[in-house]
Amino acid sequence: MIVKQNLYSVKIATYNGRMARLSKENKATRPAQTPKRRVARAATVRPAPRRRTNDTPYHHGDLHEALLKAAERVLERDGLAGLTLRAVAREAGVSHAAPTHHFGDLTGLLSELAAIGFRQFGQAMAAADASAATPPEKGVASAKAYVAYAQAHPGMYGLMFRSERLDHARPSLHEASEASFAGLTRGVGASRHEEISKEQLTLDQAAAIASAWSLVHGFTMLLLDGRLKTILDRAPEGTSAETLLTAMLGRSASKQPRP
Amino acid sequence: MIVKQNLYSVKIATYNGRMARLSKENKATRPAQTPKRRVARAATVRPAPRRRTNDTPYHHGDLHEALLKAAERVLERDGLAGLTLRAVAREAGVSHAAPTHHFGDLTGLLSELAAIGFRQFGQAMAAADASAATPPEKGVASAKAYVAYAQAHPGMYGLMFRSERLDHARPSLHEASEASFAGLTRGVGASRHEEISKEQLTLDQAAAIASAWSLVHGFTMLLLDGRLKTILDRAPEGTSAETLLTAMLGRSASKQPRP
DNA sequence: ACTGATATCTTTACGGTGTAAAGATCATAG
DNA sequence: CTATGATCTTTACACCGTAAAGATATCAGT
Repeated sequence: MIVKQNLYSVKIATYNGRMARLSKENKATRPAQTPKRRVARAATVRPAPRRRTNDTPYHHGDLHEALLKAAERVLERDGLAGLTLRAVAREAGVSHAAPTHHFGDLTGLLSELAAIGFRQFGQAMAAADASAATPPEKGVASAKAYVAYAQAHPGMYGLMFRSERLDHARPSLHEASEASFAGLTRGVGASRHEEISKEQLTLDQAAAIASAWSLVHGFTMLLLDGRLKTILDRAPEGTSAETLLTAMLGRSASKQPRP
Repeated sequence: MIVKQNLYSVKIATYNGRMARLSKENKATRPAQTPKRRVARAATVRPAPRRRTNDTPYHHGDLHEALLKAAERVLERDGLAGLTLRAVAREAGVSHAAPTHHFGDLTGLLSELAAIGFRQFGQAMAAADASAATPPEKGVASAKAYVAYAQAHPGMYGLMFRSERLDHARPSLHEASEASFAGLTRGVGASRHEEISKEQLTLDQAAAIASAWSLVHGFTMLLLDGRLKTILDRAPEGTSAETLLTAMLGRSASKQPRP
């Protein structure tokens, strides 16, 4: 932390003109420029301002995408608490206000990043579903993939389900989140050996879906928060989170639809 | 928000000396004083500095407790995002650095407040448990009390289970949290018609406890985040969160211990 | 009863954050 | 070749947590 602050101080100290960033990456894409402003078109070097002619619009070349990638790196490196607008801008090598023009505010950036997470998340669960043969196996595999994704990407999972600064009304986030939810619904329907309508649910179907989601989501949250240690410590020797989850799923599996 | 900023500006503007706070409460406990510093023991008014002789120590009279009460008000009024050290200090009518001497830092204050929440939470569940007759009814009542507490105190529940700035190693928080967990364990044991040891759990017992906790915790989180609306909207007409929860509990209830 | 020590609270200061507003730069349309 | 608008930077402000120093009140020891 102190190192970080010192680094930042150095950056500030050497940041008199412009283009004196510290980020080792993302610098080759923009040429160095003289600090002087109003020399107009004099004989300054001006090294070929990257004419791309196509699909990479203006100054930076898709800063929108670069910011999202930077945000993902920051999230994995520094966690949810370190995921700030200014940190992302630093990581991308632009001024701290640049993200504003692409995402509006912090909520915008976080929501777009969470949408990416939901897409990854949905794909992981779909892959697990496809890799299993029978419906009950598919359900167990999907549930394990759910927890595995959260364990592999705790920062992203926290952003998706813990952050209070998401705007679920944003189309991209809403769509991605609904898609992963639809996968869950489909899995529950398959394990019940019935088709589940998109518009109407019976109470028992709704309860089955909500139970599956609540169980796996609650388990994941408690696990990531370290709150299951109390249980794991008292379980038989060598009980891991996965064996516990397997036992839990065994208890609640093979629920048939009720009349 | 603008109103709040204006209020704060006004406070700063009129805050030349001291004791010119805006908080309408918590002022009568401390007498007004002249801004002058070094007049020593002159003939200033000095209105009876509240000699209590007992159990209310120094200047303020248990500022520790007053800060916790202020924090609870702020949390209920402004939510988790508004629960800052400085906001709590303002609410209590003291300088922004005063809480430091009682709680160390923000984590300390939040952890102590969360401990209070866990005690309330545990009491609510214990009361529900006591109000029901048979073991399965006790389990359902406890689960409903769990969700009801979270709905009645969403800010506190978020602090307890969502905040990343809690120190669960703090004795008061650890103890309160463990106590509410013990209540859960006891309820699960009762509904299984067996005694659950404090030190050792079978895998099936661990799975039963983890399932119950995960189910109700996941349901609560999804409900508070508004994510269950997708399900409730497609459920039969008039399905509320409580009816959905009841249906869920009916599906997973009456689990007997397995060999 | 005085005086020093100590706990309590306030002031001041600093670096961090999000965000608004204005200035500078650049690609493109006309 | 200029005007326009998009993109990015600079500057500014309010707020945050926290550290450090100053002021004040209580208490202990003589």
